Amino acid sequence: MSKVLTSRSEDYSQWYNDLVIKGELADYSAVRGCMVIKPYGFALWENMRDQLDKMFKATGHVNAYFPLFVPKSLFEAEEKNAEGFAKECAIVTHYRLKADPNNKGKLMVDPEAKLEEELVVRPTSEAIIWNTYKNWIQSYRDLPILVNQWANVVRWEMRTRLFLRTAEFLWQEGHTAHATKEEAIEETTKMLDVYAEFVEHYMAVPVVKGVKTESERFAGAEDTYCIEALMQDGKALQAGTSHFLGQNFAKAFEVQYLTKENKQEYVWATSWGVSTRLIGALIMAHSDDQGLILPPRIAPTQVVIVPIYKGEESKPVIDGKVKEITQSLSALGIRHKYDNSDQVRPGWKFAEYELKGIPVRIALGLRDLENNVVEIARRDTGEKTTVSIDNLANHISQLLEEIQQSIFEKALSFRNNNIRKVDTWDEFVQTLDEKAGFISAHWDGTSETEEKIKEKTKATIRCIPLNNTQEEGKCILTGNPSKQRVLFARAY
RNA sequence: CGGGGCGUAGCGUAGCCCGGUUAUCGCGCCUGGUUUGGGACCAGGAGGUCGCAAGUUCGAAUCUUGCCGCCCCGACCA
Repeated sequence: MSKVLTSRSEDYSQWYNDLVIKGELADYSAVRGCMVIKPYGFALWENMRDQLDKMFKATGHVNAYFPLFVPKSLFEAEEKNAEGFAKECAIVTHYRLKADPNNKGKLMVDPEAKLEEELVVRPTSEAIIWNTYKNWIQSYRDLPILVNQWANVVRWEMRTRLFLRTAEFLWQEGHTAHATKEEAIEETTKMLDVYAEFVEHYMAVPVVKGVKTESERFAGAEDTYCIEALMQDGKALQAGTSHFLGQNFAKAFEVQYLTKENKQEYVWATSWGVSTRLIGALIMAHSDDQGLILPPRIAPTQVVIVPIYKGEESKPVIDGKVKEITQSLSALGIRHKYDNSDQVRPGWKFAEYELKGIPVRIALGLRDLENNVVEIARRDTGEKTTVSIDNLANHISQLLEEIQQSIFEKALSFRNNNIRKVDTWDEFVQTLDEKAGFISAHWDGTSETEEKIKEKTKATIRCIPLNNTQEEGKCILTGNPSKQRVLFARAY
């Protein structure tokens, strides 16, 4: 069988879909906008999830789980949050089906089973969680609360794309409660740093840390911090957000605590999340026309071994040698797979594992064994080398590190080469159309201007980078004075 | 919701304009054999509500009407 991928230059969107489907990460499902995450895709998510979970725990957080359903009255308590999500909510109105008298063998919603109060399927959990925190918090001694949950959420998006925007998606959402504003802000930026560290160090995707403008802010937040990544087609992707929620939810849900001085104060809040969308970022940041390229630190399989048999009698010889190799790989904790399936030939396996993005392939036949060597192929560069079997595991271990670095460096230089400083409107429009990427430009700071730029060019302000250089300039659209450049891009 | 495209075997498709025996081809699948250093070959075989419904007709994958679903582009969004 040949699995031909659409090339990036031919049709970028189709290339992306082909990678997801033919790389067996996910499938379309019978439910509009919802996907099936297949075992290979889920193994990738598990590696990402497990690493993030470790990092959350290392920063003092614990996991909990809250209900999928949010009573409408709770959902609407924080007005801005409710308003922001209202347009994309799935709502449960009934709790029973019955046989349809007019349509044999079919079921209908039982009109007598209408719920007293509708339940919103969570698009995010602030409401149900803050309603709960109300019961957990009385005193400053109860603070901080540092809770994370791994969950699914539903947002009824008009247009969906595999991993990037599905109606149901998996994510984690951290929800913390603090005694002071300073502590909450510190938490917000700390978790942003955790995200940036994870995405860069493990996913090998460089990010820009920044703050969202008012119009791009999370509904109900005082400030939204974000990490923004650049995809190979020059479009930006929001890879994670961390929100400083101020006292908005505490006030909406009447969550107060007693200070040491016996005074009632509202609690300060944060929330932060990353989702399965990260998998989309990973795919679009690194992969090529041959398939996925996965960074070793999160690849489900880091090394695949393909035997080249020559006649029946070669099988036990090669299998025996491979057993030694796999033992030495296991000893170093390297995730590996030996594919000695007789169903397909080596060439087929080579192509298949390239499509799957396995970082390193080892091939060996009798010819190699005579010389005590194997052939090693790197997925990221396609480079093949012949190396000695002695000390192979150590060599592989180093190679995996090198690949991890190399993938990151490549993405980093692509990203850096695609941040362009622009000072005039004409140049801005031209750059967007010809080169895409991030554009660093002056903006007068108003939502009106931001909106006009979006209308005219489809470019949005991705973020105001943290620790941004302050410099005098003129807004590219209005010419009004500006104190700093912000990052624009067309985005997913 | 607007614009475009598509729905025929597990997947990809021909046939449709111009209605006519048994619906085309490739991949995959099953059986047997030969193979294995970049997506093997030979022989035999199985597999179909032609998206759904109604209509026109002696006869519908093909014509008409309605409906449903999916993908892409846009508005919306992590």
